[in-house]
Amino acid sequence: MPSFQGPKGTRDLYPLDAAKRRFVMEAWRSASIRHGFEEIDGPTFEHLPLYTVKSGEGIVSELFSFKRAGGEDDYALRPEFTPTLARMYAAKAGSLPKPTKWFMAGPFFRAERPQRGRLREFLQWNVDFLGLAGDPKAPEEIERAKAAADAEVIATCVSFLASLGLTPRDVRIRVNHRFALSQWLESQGVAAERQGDLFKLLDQRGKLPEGQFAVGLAEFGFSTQQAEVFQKGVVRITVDDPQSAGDAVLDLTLFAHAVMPLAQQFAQMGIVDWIDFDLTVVRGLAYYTGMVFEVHEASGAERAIAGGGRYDGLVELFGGPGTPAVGFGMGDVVLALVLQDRGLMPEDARVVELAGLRPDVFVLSNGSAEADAWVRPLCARLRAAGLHARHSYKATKNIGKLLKDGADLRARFAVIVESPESVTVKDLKTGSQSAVSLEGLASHLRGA
RNA sequence: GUGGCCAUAGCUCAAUCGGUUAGAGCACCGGGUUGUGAUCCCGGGGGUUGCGGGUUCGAGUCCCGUUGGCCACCCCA
Repeated sequence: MPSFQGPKGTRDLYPLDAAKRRFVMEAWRSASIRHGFEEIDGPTFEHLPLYTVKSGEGIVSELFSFKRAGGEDDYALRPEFTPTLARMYAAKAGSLPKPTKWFMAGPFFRAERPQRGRLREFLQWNVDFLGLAGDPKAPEEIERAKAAADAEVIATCVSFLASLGLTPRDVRIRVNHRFALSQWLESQGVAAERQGDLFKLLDQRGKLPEGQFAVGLAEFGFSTQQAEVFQKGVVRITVDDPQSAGDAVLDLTLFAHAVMPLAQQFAQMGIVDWIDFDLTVVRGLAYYTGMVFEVHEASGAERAIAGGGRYDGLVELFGGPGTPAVGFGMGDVVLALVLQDRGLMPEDARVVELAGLRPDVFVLSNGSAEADAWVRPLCARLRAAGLHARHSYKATKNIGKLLKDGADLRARFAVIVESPESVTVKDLKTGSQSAVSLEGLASHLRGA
């Protein structure tokens, strides 16, 4: 046992782990890029006040914060990206296009007690859509543009999930709308100042003991039957017929009308199969101003895979111009649990391939002294020609063992050196082999 | 921050009621069967039983602390 253990809640990534991380990062990147988002990044630590501005002093206990030895300034490792994003956007807002579509993926740090699906250092993918297309003025146009941006962001998320082989049967996008919910609650007699407490209650659904949820709702004037509708959560909204939304005991028509632009956008993007409208998704953050959503494993077994929503006031909070914005973050920890559970995390051999780690050629000697001396120079030549060439570091002259080494590395070809003039190329997939001249070796390996 | 369970080789595990030198498989390294990919045979390196204290003639085993892991609560940006 080593004398040192890694810090709590961190992970050591050995080659296959690193390959898997790369696989996830690449899937995040390519989904973002094909949806037209541009990659950015910021510092992994910021001035501490950047985080307390948005979340209050209470956040500090959840952060890794520090002062430089002898220094005065407080810093904190980034626990999320949104403040950095808002800061970066605010700094150049005047020269940025409308809309600005940015994404990033990188490490984040939170000083929380680790548990299932949560570590102290993790990767997070952030996708944000700032500003609106077409500089709309009329309220209906603004709403439509917001709904379009909301749907575009969610569609990017769906596109990623699908690219890994997940389906609407595996994961659900639970969508709600803070503003529409507020309006509707008001119509049900829940005054605005009481809604914060109700949101908290809705958020706790599922964690509360049997019956407690209904008891809590009763305090807001909802009947037992109505509580059952909340318990189920999901609201069906048919695009052509808003009146269809709701239930005999809970008239959600007003809510459905408010959410209709979103539902239409989801239909246009072809992602309705993934979406559930869910009254109980409120998200803890006070700064969400419109659509909010979470991605969950379909049975609800794990904590949220991703979460986000619209935060139209945030850029302004960080000193920029008032800018409508919508975005989400997705961590790698819960995602990995879900992928593993569904058998969708690539096998070791496959991840080596997906991460682009397969050697083109594995060079070995037939055992003669002359051939032994040529293995390394030949590798050097092949590498100079741009090929991924490897050789064994073992002392054995057993060709069978050496070939197994090459096969274990998933090399495409083995080259058996007989002499400086003569080599045999073996295709490790088909098993066929042939003599190839030294001059043509590199192009043979590249082309074949 | 609170609580429960756990910690033996790189991995999976074993070691009677507290009793002698802590074992096995796999993996890794080497040798052989004298040139072809999950063969077979032989050999090897690896451990202060997470760490620190205590009880005892004697501790992997019991007690306390500590670090880390898992799980739940709090929180979840």
